[in-house]
Amino acid sequence: MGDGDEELVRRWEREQECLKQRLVEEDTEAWQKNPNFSGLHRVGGVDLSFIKGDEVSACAQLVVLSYPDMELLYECSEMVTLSAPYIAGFLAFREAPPLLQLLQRLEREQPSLMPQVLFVDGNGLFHYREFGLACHLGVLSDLPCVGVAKNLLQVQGVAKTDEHLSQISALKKAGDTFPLTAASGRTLGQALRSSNSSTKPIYVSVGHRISLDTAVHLTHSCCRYRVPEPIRQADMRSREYLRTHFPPTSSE
DNA sequence: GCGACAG
DNA sequence: ATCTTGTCGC
Repeated sequence: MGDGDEELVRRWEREQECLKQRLVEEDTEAWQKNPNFSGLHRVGGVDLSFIKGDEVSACAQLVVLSYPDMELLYECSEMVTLSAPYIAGFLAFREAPPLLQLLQRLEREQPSLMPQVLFVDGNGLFHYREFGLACHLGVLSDLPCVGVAKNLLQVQGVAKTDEHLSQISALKKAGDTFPLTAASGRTLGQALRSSNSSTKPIYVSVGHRISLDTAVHLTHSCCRYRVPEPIRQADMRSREYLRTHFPPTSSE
């Protein structure tokens, strides 16, 4: 981040504070309260992939999978030009606009395939100001959203301490969790061992219109591998798109 | 100078 | 995010 962005950051902080008023941190859907999520048929995933030396071009991806079978129902890849830089804590201002575009396009062209919940690559409530990308996207789309981060964000007193490492060691099987507790005492998310074959947990937090407990159990039920299938598919397909449409060149 | 820094 | 292939193991 260069300097002279302090003005921008202050504006973005105000925007997060404003959008946060509309955040819903509880279950709002009937399927969320049912035993095995009966009534849930479509889960979505979004992601962006980049070309090595290019800061502004990206492939935005939306996939919709069937639940619980995780079969592909819809997919859309689109090249986009990002208008904001990446600044830690403000990922949404860079990535949310193109992802919202994809959702609007789906709503226009295939409304019956709109996902009932969206998995987002990044944090939700587990964030500097408790309003990460998954919350931002959730509020603006009004879709239930779950935030899933692959790396621990060290904020609000949560850190990679010896205690944290020992908690990770204590995750013995898929589905095991431990809470991510802020210095304030509030639980901002859960570390989840998502598969038996991976020791490294993923970090789940509330995005919008879903409780943390529901978010964690749903995430677990969507994991064939470490990363929940909707995000994994979005990631793989957006990279595949770049490979075929923008093959690496020797120059540059 | 060193470590952090979602993606 | 991206830079990067093969390799060891189940």
